[in-house]
Amino acid sequence: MTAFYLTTPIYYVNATPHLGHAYTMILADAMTRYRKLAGDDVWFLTGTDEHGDKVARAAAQAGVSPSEYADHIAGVFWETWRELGIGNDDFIRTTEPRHQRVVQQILQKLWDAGEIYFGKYGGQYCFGCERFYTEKEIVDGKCPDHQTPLTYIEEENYFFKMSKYQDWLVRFIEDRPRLIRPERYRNEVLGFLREPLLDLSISRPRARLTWGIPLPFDDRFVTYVWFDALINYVSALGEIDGERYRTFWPHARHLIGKDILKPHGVYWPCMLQAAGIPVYAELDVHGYWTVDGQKMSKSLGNVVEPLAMQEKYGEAFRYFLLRESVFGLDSDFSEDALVTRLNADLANDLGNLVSRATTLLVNFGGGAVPAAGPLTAAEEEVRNAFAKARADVEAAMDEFAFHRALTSLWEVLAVLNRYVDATQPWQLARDPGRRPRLDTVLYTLAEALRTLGIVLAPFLPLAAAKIRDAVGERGEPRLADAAWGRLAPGTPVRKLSGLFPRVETEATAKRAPALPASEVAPATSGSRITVNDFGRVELRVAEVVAAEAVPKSRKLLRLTVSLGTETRTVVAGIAEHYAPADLLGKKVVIVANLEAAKLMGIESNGMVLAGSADGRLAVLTPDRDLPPGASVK
RNA sequence: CGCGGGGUGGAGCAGCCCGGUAGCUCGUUGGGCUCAUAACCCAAAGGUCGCUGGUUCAAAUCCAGCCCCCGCAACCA
Repeated sequence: MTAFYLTTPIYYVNATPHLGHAYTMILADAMTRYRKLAGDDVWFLTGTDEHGDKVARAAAQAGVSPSEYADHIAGVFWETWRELGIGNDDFIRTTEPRHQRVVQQILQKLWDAGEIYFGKYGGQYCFGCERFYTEKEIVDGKCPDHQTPLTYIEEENYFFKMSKYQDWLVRFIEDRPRLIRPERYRNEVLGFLREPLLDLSISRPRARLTWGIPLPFDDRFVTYVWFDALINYVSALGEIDGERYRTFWPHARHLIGKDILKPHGVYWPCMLQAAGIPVYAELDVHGYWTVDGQKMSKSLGNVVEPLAMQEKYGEAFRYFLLRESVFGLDSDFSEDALVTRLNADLANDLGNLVSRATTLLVNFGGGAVPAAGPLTAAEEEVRNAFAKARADVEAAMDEFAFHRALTSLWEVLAVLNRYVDATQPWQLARDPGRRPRLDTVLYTLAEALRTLGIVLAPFLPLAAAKIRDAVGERGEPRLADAAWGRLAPGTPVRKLSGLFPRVETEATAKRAPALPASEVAPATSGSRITVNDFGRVELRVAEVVAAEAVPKSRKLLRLTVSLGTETRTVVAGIAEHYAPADLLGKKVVIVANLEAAKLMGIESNGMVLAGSADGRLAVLTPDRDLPPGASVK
C-alpha cells in the first residue's frame, strides 16, 4: 500500500475562515479522498498557527488571554471544516505540547550542531505593527501601513545559518523537477535564490513578546512564528522516527497558497536539511481567488464566507471551486458564476441524468437492474468513454488538475445523455420483442451510475453516495470497484430526482453590478428596499484621530479615523462646513464597506454620514458614547 | 529595467511545457425528443488566439521586442 501524506498550511488564528482557506481545504480534501479511493494509506493534516504578535494583540483587544483567544478561533476553524465535510485525519495546534516538544527538540539539535548563533539585528521598527521594515518597504521614511515614522532599534536575537544552504538548495531543486509545482512556482523559488540568502532570525525577545515557544537553550527568547509553524508538518506525526513518522514523512506533500511560497520553498527545506530530516517530497502551490474581479479584502467588504456559501449552495460550492479554478493560477469567484455552474453542470447534466436514468430503471425495469442482453457499438462507446475518463482523471489528479478531472467526467455525462437519446428506452418498452435490447440499455445506465458514483466521490462526496445508494451500492467506495460489469442483475434501484435542484436565475439577475456613486439613482421616498439590501451596507462608529484640509481642494477634508481594530483614511466633502479642528476626537458614523475611491489623489476608504438641508450640513454622531468600530444599524 | 501572472468568438475560461484543420461552458438562432429538474439531443451563427518581427514546410503554441491589465515584495489561502 502506498502512503500519501498531504498537509495544508496551519491557519493563523487572527481571523476567521474565508474563501481562500476553504479553497485550500477543499482541494486537499478532494485529493486525499481520491488517494483513499485508489487504495492509498492516507494521512491528511491541517491545523492552526497560534503564536506570535498578531494573536497576542488580537487577544488583548478582545480582552481575553491569548490562549482563550486561540481556543476560540481554532474552534471556529474546526467547526467550519466539519460543516464543509472536510475529512482531515488530524488537526494540529501549535500550542499543543506535542508540537512544542518537537519544536524545542529541533531547536536544541540545531543549537548543538552549531546551526544557530546569537547576533545583533538593527533596523527600522514600527511600534504599531511590532515589526521591522526593510529599506524597500519603507515609504517616505514611514511605515507603509500606519504612515507613522519608524524608529531605528537594535535587537539581539538568535539566527539560523540559512545562508550556507543556498547553493545546496539551488542544486536540490534543480535536480528535482517535480519538487515544486506547478513549474512557475519552481521558477519563482529559483528566482528568489538568485539573490543572496540571508540568515533567518528565529527568535523574539520575551521582553517584547511572550506568546511563543521558549528557546530551549535561552528562555529569555521565544521562537519566531514561522520557525515554529513550519515544524507542525513534522510534529503532527508524533516522535521523529516514530511509527507514523516513518510511514508518512517520506511521502510528505505540502499544499499551500502562492503567498507563502518563500517560507515553504526556501526556509523549510533549509531547516529540514540542517536538522537532518529529509526534505518533503512535493510542494504544490495553488493560486488566489478574486471576488467579482477584485481582490478579496476586508476593506472592500467582499470577503466570501465559506459557511454562508455552503449553507446556500451545498456541495455546489465545493464543485465550483474545484471546477472553475486552474490549479496554480488565480480565479474569479462570483455567485452568478457559481449558479451558472450549478445549473448547467450539476442540475442539468448530472442531476437530470441521474433522475432520468433511475426513472427509466424504475418505470421500465421494474425497479431492479436487469441482466444485459447482447452489447452493441452504443454500449461500447459508453464503456470506452468511461475508461478514457478514468485514465484522464488519474493523470489530472497527479497534477492537481481538478478542473481537467471534472471536465473528463462530464464528457462521460454527455455521452450518457446522448446514449439515452439515441437508444430511446421509452420506445423500446412499447415493443415486448425488444425487451433484451431494453434490458441492455437499462443495465448500461445502472452500471454507469454505479461507476460514476464511485469516481465522483472525491469531488462530490454526498451526491456520489446518493447515486451509489440509488443503485444499491453501499459502504466505502473503492476505485477498484469501478470496473465495468460488477453490478449484479436483480439489484434494486430507487428513483433519485432532485439531486441538484436548479437555482432560478431571477434571484441572480437582480444582483445589480456595483455602479459608481454618481450613477446610482438616488433613493426616492416611496421606493422600498429589503432588509437584505440594507444589510449590505456596513455602518460603523469611527473616531476621528486626525483631520486636515486637502490642499487645493475647496470641499474636501482628509480624515484619519479609528475603527478600534484599524485606522483608515476617509475623504469627506465637508470642508465648507467644518474646520479640521472641529472634528478631531469626534465620533462619527461611516460606511465601512464602501468601495475605495480616489479623490484629489487620496484614496478614501469609507464615507462619513452627514445630513443636509438648505445648504446646512451636520455630521452624524452617536447620541451616547460608543467605542470606535461599533456597528450601526 | 524588483518578481510573477494574464491578454483566445458577446461573457467567462481551457489549450501553450511536448508546434500540425481553434475547444469548453454560458448566451443567441433553428430543429428533434418526451424517460428526465422548462431539463436532454442535433444543427447554425460568431474568433486576423494583444501588437510587431523572427525560427519553421507549418506558430495560439517556440524566440525577440513592444503595448495593456492584475497580483506579490517575511506573517492575507
